[in-house]
Amino acid sequence: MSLMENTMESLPNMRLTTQRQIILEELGKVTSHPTANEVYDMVRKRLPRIGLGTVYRNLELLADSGVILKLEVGGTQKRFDATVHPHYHIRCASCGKVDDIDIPVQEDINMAASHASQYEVLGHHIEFSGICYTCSERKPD
Amino acid sequence: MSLMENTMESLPNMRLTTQRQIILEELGKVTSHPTANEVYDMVRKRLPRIGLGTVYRNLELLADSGVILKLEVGGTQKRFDATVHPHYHIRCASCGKVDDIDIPVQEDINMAASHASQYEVLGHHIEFSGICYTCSERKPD
DNA sequence: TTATGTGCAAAACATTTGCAGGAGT
DNA sequence: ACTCCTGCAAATGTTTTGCACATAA
Repeated sequence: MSLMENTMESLPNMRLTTQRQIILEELGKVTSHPTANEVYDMVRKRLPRIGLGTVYRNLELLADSGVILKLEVGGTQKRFDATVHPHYHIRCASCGKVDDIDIPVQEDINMAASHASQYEVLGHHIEFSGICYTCSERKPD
Repeated sequence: MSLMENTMESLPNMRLTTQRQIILEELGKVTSHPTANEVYDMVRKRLPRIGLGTVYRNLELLADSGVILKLEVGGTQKRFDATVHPHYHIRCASCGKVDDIDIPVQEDINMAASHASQYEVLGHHIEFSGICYTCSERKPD
Protein backbone atom coordinates (compact mmCIF):
# COMPACT_ATOMS: atom_id res chain seq x y z
CA MET A 1 0.00 0.00 0.00
CA SER A 2 1.12 3.53 -0.60
CA LEU A 3 0.74 5.96 2.19
CA MET A 4 1.29 8.90 -0.09
CA GLU A 5 -1.40 8.07 -2.57
CA ASN A 6 -3.92 7.22 0.08
CA THR A 7 -3.42 10.34 2.04
CA MET A 8 -1.82 13.15 0.17
CA GLU A 9 -3.94 13.06 -2.94
CA SER A 10 -6.96 13.88 -0.84
CA LEU A 11 -5.39 17.14 0.25
CA PRO A 12 -6.29 19.72 -2.39
CA ASN A 13 -4.00 22.56 -1.38
CA MET A 14 -0.89 20.61 -0.54
CA ARG A 15 1.56 19.99 -3.32
CA LEU A 16 3.12 16.61 -3.84
CA THR A 17 6.76 17.52 -3.50
CA THR A 18 9.57 15.00 -3.39
CA GLN A 19 10.49 16.13 0.11
CA ARG A 20 6.95 15.65 1.35
CA GLN A 21 6.63 12.20 -0.17
CA ILE A 22 9.91 10.96 1.22
CA ILE A 23 9.24 12.31 4.70
CA LEU A 24 5.94 10.45 4.66
CA GLU A 25 7.49 7.27 3.27
CA GLU A 26 10.26 7.21 5.85
CA LEU A 27 7.89 7.89 8.71
CA GLY A 28 5.68 5.07 7.46
CA LYS A 29 8.59 2.65 7.54
CA VAL A 30 9.22 2.82 11.26
CA THR A 31 7.12 1.82 14.23
CA SER A 32 9.14 3.99 16.56
CA HIS A 33 7.95 7.53 17.11
CA PRO A 34 10.79 9.59 15.76
CA THR A 35 11.52 13.19 16.67
CA ALA A 36 11.79 15.79 13.92
CA ASN A 37 15.54 15.44 14.03
CA GLU A 38 15.38 11.66 13.69
CA VAL A 39 13.09 12.04 10.67
CA TYR A 40 15.59 14.53 9.29
CA ASP A 41 18.37 11.95 9.63
CA MET A 42 16.28 9.24 7.97
CA VAL A 43 15.27 11.46 5.08
CA ARG A 44 18.73 12.91 4.57
CA LYS A 45 20.03 9.52 3.50
CA ARG A 46 17.86 9.82 0.40
CA LEU A 47 17.78 13.61 0.05
CA PRO A 48 21.09 14.88 1.37
CA ARG A 49 20.32 18.53 0.62
CA ILE A 50 16.98 18.72 2.46
CA GLY A 51 16.83 21.37 5.16
CA LEU A 52 15.79 20.75 8.74
CA GLY A 53 13.29 23.59 8.38
CA THR A 54 11.59 21.75 5.55
CA VAL A 55 11.24 18.66 7.73
CA TYR A 56 9.69 20.70 10.54
CA ARG A 57 7.37 22.55 8.16
CA ASN A 58 6.15 19.35 6.54
CA LEU A 59 5.69 17.37 9.72
CA GLU A 60 3.65 20.25 11.10
CA LEU A 61 1.60 20.55 7.90
CA LEU A 62 0.95 16.82 7.65
CA ALA A 63 -0.07 16.70 11.29
CA ASP A 64 -2.44 19.63 10.83
CA SER A 65 -4.05 17.83 7.91
CA GLY A 66 -4.44 14.64 9.93
CA VAL A 67 -2.16 12.59 7.66
CA ILE A 68 0.21 11.91 10.53
CA LEU A 69 0.03 12.34 14.29
CA LYS A 70 2.06 14.77 16.35
CA LEU A 71 2.70 13.35 19.80
CA GLU A 72 3.10 15.85 22.57
CA VAL A 73 4.42 13.37 25.08
CA GLY A 74 6.86 13.89 27.89
CA GLY A 75 10.46 14.75 27.13
CA THR A 76 11.85 17.75 25.36
CA GLN A 77 11.04 16.93 21.74
CA LYS A 78 7.81 16.35 19.88
CA ARG A 79 7.43 12.98 18.21
CA PHE A 80 5.64 11.91 15.06
CA ASP A 81 3.60 8.84 14.22
CA ALA A 82 2.33 7.57 10.85
CA THR A 83 -0.47 5.70 12.63
CA VAL A 84 -3.39 8.07 12.99
CA HIS A 85 -6.11 5.85 14.42
CA PRO A 86 -6.65 6.55 18.14
CA HIS A 87 -4.26 4.66 20.39
CA TYR A 88 -2.21 5.21 23.51
CA HIS A 89 1.50 5.38 24.22
CA ILE A 90 4.02 4.36 26.81
CA ARG A 91 7.29 6.15 27.41
CA CYS A 92 10.31 4.56 29.01
CA ALA A 93 11.24 6.60 32.06
CA SER A 94 14.83 5.53 31.61
CA CYS A 95 15.65 5.88 27.91
CA GLY A 96 12.74 7.98 26.63
CA LYS A 97 11.63 5.50 23.97
CA VAL A 98 7.94 5.67 23.03
CA ASP A 99 5.86 2.63 22.06
CA ASP A 100 2.23 2.05 21.24
CA ILE A 101 -0.06 0.51 23.83
CA ASP A 102 -2.88 -1.51 22.34
CA ILE A 103 -5.61 -1.37 24.93
CA PRO A 104 -9.19 -0.39 24.14
CA VAL A 105 -9.78 3.33 23.83
CA GLN A 106 -11.69 4.58 26.85
CA GLU A 107 -14.66 6.08 25.03
CA ASP A 108 -16.61 6.88 28.16
CA ILE A 109 -14.16 9.14 29.94
CA ASN A 110 -14.67 12.02 27.53
CA MET A 111 -18.21 12.38 28.77
CA ALA A 112 -17.08 12.11 32.37
CA ALA A 113 -14.54 14.86 31.70
CA SER A 114 -17.21 16.93 30.03
CA HIS A 115 -19.38 16.76 33.15
CA ALA A 116 -16.43 17.48 35.41
CA SER A 117 -15.40 20.67 33.64
CA GLN A 118 -16.55 23.74 31.75
CA TYR A 119 -14.75 22.64 28.63
CA GLU A 120 -16.14 21.40 25.38
CA VAL A 121 -14.17 18.15 25.44
CA LEU A 122 -12.61 17.18 22.13
CA GLY A 123 -10.66 14.08 23.06
CA HIS A 124 -7.97 12.67 25.27
CA HIS A 125 -4.64 10.95 25.19
CA ILE A 126 -3.17 8.54 27.70
CA GLU A 127 0.54 8.33 28.24
CA PHE A 128 1.78 5.48 30.36
CA SER A 129 5.19 5.57 31.89
CA GLY A 130 7.31 2.56 32.58
CA ILE A 131 10.63 0.83 32.12
CA CYS A 132 11.18 -0.89 28.80
CA TYR A 133 12.54 -4.40 28.47
CA THR A 134 15.95 -3.24 27.26
CA CYS A 135 16.42 -0.85 30.16
CA SER A 136 15.32 -3.35 32.81
CA GLU A 137 17.76 -5.91 31.35
CA ARG A 138 20.62 -3.48 31.40
CA LYS A 139 20.00 -2.28 34.93
CA PRO A 140 18.05 -4.88 36.98
CA ASP A 141 16.30 -3.97 40.27
CA MET B 1 -1.66 25.07 56.56
CA SER B 2 1.88 25.69 55.51
CA LEU B 3 3.10 23.91 52.46
CA MET B 4 6.71 24.56 53.29
CA GLU B 5 6.69 23.09 56.74
CA ASN B 6 4.72 20.08 55.70
CA THR B 7 6.87 19.23 52.81
CA MET B 8 10.31 20.71 52.90
CA GLU B 9 11.22 19.83 56.45
CA SER B 10 10.90 16.18 55.54
CA LEU B 11 13.64 16.53 52.95
CA PRO B 12 16.92 16.02 54.76
CA ASN B 13 19.37 17.19 52.10
CA MET B 14 17.51 20.20 50.80
CA ARG B 15 18.20 23.52 52.45
CA LEU B 16 15.42 25.86 53.40
CA THR B 17 16.40 28.87 51.38
CA THR B 18 14.25 31.96 50.99
CA GLN B 19 14.04 31.38 47.24
CA ARG B 20 12.85 27.80 47.69
CA GLN B 21 10.21 28.78 50.23
CA ILE B 22 8.80 31.60 48.18
CA ILE B 23 8.67 29.54 44.98
CA LEU B 24 6.72 26.91 46.87
CA GLU B 25 4.43 29.48 48.49
CA GLU B 26 3.63 31.20 45.22
CA LEU B 27 2.98 27.92 43.44
CA GLY B 28 0.67 26.89 46.27
CA LYS B 29 -1.35 30.09 45.87
CA VAL B 30 -2.57 29.38 42.36
CA THR B 31 -4.75 26.69 40.89
CA SER B 32 -3.46 27.34 37.40
CA HIS B 33 -0.52 25.30 36.26
CA PRO B 34 2.14 27.91 35.68
CA THR B 35 5.18 27.49 33.47
CA ALA B 36 8.64 28.10 34.92
CA ASN B 37 8.57 31.58 33.50
CA GLU B 38 5.20 32.35 35.07
CA VAL B 39 6.50 31.16 38.43
CA TYR B 40 9.52 33.41 37.87
CA ASP B 41 7.22 36.40 37.32
CA MET B 42 5.18 35.60 40.42
CA VAL B 43 8.23 35.15 42.61
CA ARG B 44 10.03 38.19 41.25
CA LYS B 45 7.41 40.46 42.77
CA ARG B 46 8.69 39.41 46.18
CA LEU B 47 12.30 38.65 45.31
CA PRO B 48 13.25 40.99 42.48
CA ARG B 49 16.83 39.75 42.25
CA ILE B 50 16.06 36.04 41.88
CA GLY B 51 17.47 34.44 38.75
CA LEU B 52 15.47 32.42 36.25
CA GLY B 53 18.02 29.63 36.61
CA THR B 54 17.26 29.40 40.31
CA VAL B 55 13.58 29.03 39.56
CA TYR B 56 14.27 26.22 37.07
CA ARG B 57 16.68 24.49 39.43
CA ASN B 58 14.26 24.60 42.33
CA LEU B 59 11.19 23.54 40.39
CA GLU B 60 13.17 20.58 39.08
CA LEU B 61 14.47 19.70 42.54
CA LEU B 62 11.08 20.00 44.20
CA ALA B 63 9.52 17.87 41.45
CA ASP B 64 12.20 15.21 41.84
CA SER B 65 11.50 15.08 45.57
CA GLY B 66 7.78 14.74 44.97
CA VAL B 67 6.90 18.00 46.71
CA ILE B 68 5.39 19.39 43.53
CA LEU B 69 4.36 17.90 40.20
CA LYS B 70 6.01 18.57 36.86
CA LEU B 71 3.45 18.34 34.08
CA GLU B 72 4.75 17.27 30.71
CA VAL B 73 1.61 18.19 28.85
CA GLY B 74 1.22 19.43 25.32
CA GLY B 75 2.62 22.78 24.33
CA THR B 76 6.18 23.97 24.36
CA GLN B 77 6.71 24.60 28.06
CA LYS B 78 6.60 22.36 31.09
CA ARG B 79 4.07 23.28 33.76
CA PHE B 80 4.12 22.91 37.53
CA ASP B 81 1.44 21.97 40.03
CA ALA B 82 1.44 22.17 43.81
CA THR B 83 -1.18 19.41 43.94
CA VAL B 84 0.62 16.10 43.98
CA HIS B 85 -2.20 13.60 44.46
CA PRO B 86 -3.01 11.74 41.22
CA HIS B 87 -5.39 13.61 38.97
CA TYR B 88 -5.89 14.38 35.30
CA HIS B 89 -5.70 17.53 33.21
CA ILE B 90 -7.41 19.23 30.34
CA ARG B 91 -5.71 21.65 28.01
CA CYS B 92 -7.52 24.27 25.97
CA ALA B 93 -6.71 23.69 22.33
CA SER B 94 -7.23 27.38 21.70
CA CYS B 95 -5.42 29.26 24.49
CA GLY B 96 -3.27 26.52 26.03
CA LYS B 97 -4.64 26.92 29.56
CA VAL B 98 -4.43 23.78 31.72
CA ASP B 99 -7.07 22.84 34.31
CA ASP B 100 -7.60 19.88 36.60
CA ILE B 101 -10.18 17.27 35.71
CA ASP B 102 -11.71 15.58 38.72
CA ILE B 103 -12.78 12.20 37.48
CA PRO B 104 -11.87 8.94 39.19
CA VAL B 105 -8.37 7.69 38.50
CA GLN B 106 -8.52 4.69 36.19
CA GLU B 107 -6.69 2.22 38.39
CA ASP B 108 -7.31 -0.77 36.17
CA ILE B 109 -5.69 0.43 32.97
CA ASN B 110 -2.17 0.13 34.32
CA MET B 111 -2.60 -3.62 34.47
CA ALA B 112 -4.12 -3.67 31.00
CA ALA B 113 -1.12 -1.72 29.73
CA SER B 114 1.19 -4.08 31.53
CA HIS B 115 -0.32 -7.04 29.70
CA ALA B 116 -0.29 -5.22 26.38
CA SER B 117 3.43 -4.38 26.50
CA GLN B 118 6.85 -5.51 27.58
CA TYR B 119 7.19 -2.59 29.95
CA GLU B 120 7.16 -2.57 33.70
CA VAL B 121 4.31 -0.08 33.96
CA LEU B 122 4.81 2.64 36.56
CA GLY B 123 1.75 4.81 36.01
CA HIS B 124 -0.15 6.90 33.54
CA HIS B 125 -1.43 10.35 32.90
CA ILE B 126 -4.49 11.41 30.95
CA GLU B 127 -4.58 14.71 29.15
CA PHE B 128 -7.91 15.78 27.76
CA SER B 129 -8.11 18.40 25.10
CA GLY B 130 -10.98 20.79 24.67
CA ILE B 131 -12.13 24.36 24.35
CA CYS B 132 -12.40 26.33 27.57
CA TYR B 133 -15.39 28.46 28.45
CA THR B 134 -13.58 31.73 27.84
CA CYS B 135 -12.43 30.71 24.37
CA SER B 136 -15.83 29.40 23.29
CA GLU B 137 -17.43 32.67 24.46
CA ARG B 138 -14.95 34.78 22.58
CA LYS B 139 -15.21 32.83 19.35
CA PRO B 140 -18.52 30.93 19.12
CA ASP B 141 -19.04 28.09 16.59
C1' DT C 1 2.48 31.58 -14.81
C1' DT C 2 1.95 31.87 -10.14
C1' DA C 3 1.17 30.33 -5.66
C1' DT C 4 3.45 27.23 -2.81
C1' DG C 5 7.55 24.98 -1.31
C1' DT C 6 12.63 24.72 -0.55
C1' DG C 7 17.47 25.46 1.31
C1' DC C 8 19.99 28.17 4.05
C1' DA C 9 20.98 30.93 7.86
C1' DA C 10 19.52 33.68 11.46
C1' DA C 11 16.26 34.35 15.12
C1' DA C 12 13.36 33.00 18.74
C1' DC C 13 12.34 30.28 22.63
C1' DA C 14 12.90 27.09 26.54
C1' DT C 15 16.09 25.15 29.44
C1' DT C 16 20.66 24.04 31.38
C1' DT C 17 25.14 25.00 33.10
C1' DG C 18 29.83 27.16 34.73
C1' DC C 19 31.49 29.96 37.93
C1' DA C 20 32.58 33.18 41.68
C1' DG C 21 30.58 34.80 45.56
C1' DG C 22 26.71 34.12 49.35
C1' DA C 23 24.00 31.83 52.81
C1' DG C 24 22.07 27.74 55.55
C1' DT C 25 23.29 24.25 58.91
C1' DA D 1 33.76 25.79 58.31
C1' DC D 2 31.82 23.37 54.81
C1' DT D 3 28.57 22.40 51.78
C1' DC D 4 24.95 23.66 49.12
C1' DC D 5 22.73 27.45 46.74
C1' DT D 6 22.31 31.76 44.15
C1' DG D 7 22.71 35.38 40.49
C1' DC D 8 24.49 36.19 36.32
C1' DA D 9 25.60 35.22 31.78
C1' DA D 10 26.82 32.22 28.41
C1' DA D 11 25.82 27.83 26.22
C1' DT D 12 22.72 24.34 24.52
C1' DG D 13 18.93 22.28 22.27
C1' DT D 14 14.60 22.64 19.78
C1' DT D 15 11.62 24.90 16.74
C1' DT D 16 10.37 28.86 13.83
C1' DT D 17 11.05 32.28 10.36
C1' DG D 18 12.78 35.58 6.49
C1' DC D 19 14.25 35.54 2.12
C1' DA D 20 15.76 34.59 -2.62
C1' DC D 21 15.36 30.94 -5.66
C1' DA D 22 13.02 26.58 -7.39
C1' DT D 23 9.13 23.86 -8.76
C1' DA D 24 4.37 21.64 -8.97
C1' DA D 25 0.10 22.52 -10.88
